[in-house]
Amino acid sequence: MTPTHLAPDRIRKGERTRTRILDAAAEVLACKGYAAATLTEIAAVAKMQAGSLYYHFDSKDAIVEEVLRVGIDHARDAIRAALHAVGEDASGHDKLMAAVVAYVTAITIDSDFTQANIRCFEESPRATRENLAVPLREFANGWVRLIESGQRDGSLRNDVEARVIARMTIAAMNSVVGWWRLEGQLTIDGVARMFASTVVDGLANDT
Amino acid sequence: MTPTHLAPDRIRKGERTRTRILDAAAEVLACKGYAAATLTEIAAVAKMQAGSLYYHFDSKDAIVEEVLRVGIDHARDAIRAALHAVGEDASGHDKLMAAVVAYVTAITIDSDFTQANIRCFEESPRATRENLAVPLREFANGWVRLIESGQRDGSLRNDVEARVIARMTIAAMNSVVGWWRLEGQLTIDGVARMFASTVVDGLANDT
DNA sequence: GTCTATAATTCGATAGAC
DNA sequence: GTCTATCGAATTATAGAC
Repeated sequence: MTPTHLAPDRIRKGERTRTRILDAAAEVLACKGYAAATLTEIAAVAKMQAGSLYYHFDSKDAIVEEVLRVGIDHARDAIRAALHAVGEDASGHDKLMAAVVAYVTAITIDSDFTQANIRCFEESPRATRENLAVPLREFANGWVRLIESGQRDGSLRNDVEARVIARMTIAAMNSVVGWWRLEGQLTIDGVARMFASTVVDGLANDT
Repeated sequence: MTPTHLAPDRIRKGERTRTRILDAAAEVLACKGYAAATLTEIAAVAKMQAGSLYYHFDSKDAIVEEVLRVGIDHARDAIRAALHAVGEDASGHDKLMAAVVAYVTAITIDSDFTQANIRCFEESPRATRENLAVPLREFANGWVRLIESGQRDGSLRNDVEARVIARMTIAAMNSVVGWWRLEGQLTIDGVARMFASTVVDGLANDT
């Protein structure tokens, strides 16, 4: 349904406005949360009036859903790239390490989209959560498979359930956004490596 | 400022109603979040009309703040009791284990107050968060001290920052409420022990 | 495509009867 | 102490001019 009869720059103009709205929405959602993010403020950041948003989107929830969906996609892309870089033959241990560093880096340095997803998903309407259930489930399943592959090749212990470890690892990583700047004197790479090292190698002292 | 000139049963009546409102608010807040929790619904659960709430509280935020404060207190009490049970002379390793099991157990099977605190704190107004800053900071500091004591007595490794591990441990534990029922076939005690074992002993396979 | 103006709800909060 | 009734503010969404 691409309007090929229109001039190319006219197509780009419409797309650019749409992108500007999504960028603005991501920024406000990441900062204020779902309920406190008003269309008036989103429009202001996008340098528009609130009513104008409805030419590009059907509703507030349509905007929110697309922002969260992009956020999930960005995170998955970052992890995919890191796993590709570390190679297919790496151990599950090394793959998990690489994925943790990549994801923590992505959600702290990257766009507002991933942060909007982390902050707003639980608060968003039931319909929105249901529409995003598939990509979010695949995101979680990716971590489970990563841990299971390590359990199969013997680089990770197999007496704990991968599902449980995955859930808690995701929650711990997502929380980093909320405090790493406040704790002071912490680099994001340092936090990511400290975290990966603790989950993977544990907190106990072997000596 | 206790109204000692009133009959005892009259005092209890007022207190009971107040408690009923807080119980109702905790239930709705834990289930719906801050913004979606309306005074109409809280009042309905408490078997009242919305306007009647204002005889007992000054505002919605006053109700929310007290619910969250009670939630923090409940959690701290549960941890204190567990640490007392394990004894003053236990290693930092054993104390951390006991605290994790106690806290995860408390937030999953205890009252709605702790769950309301976990779910609504970030979403609540700035003034509410500031009013709760002290008890929440002490809650976090308790975990930091627990980990540091293990680092001092040699039962926990000391090449990672206790602040960082504490933050991530808290986030991971808080997340349990949101998924442990959905994952199926999991007992809360099993989750708590699996989690404590992973954080403390790590995911790596030593063999 | 964007604006202004406003309709339609919803919700927190208040007032006054009982 | 609780109820009913209602105010006032905020917000999503729509209508129509330009």
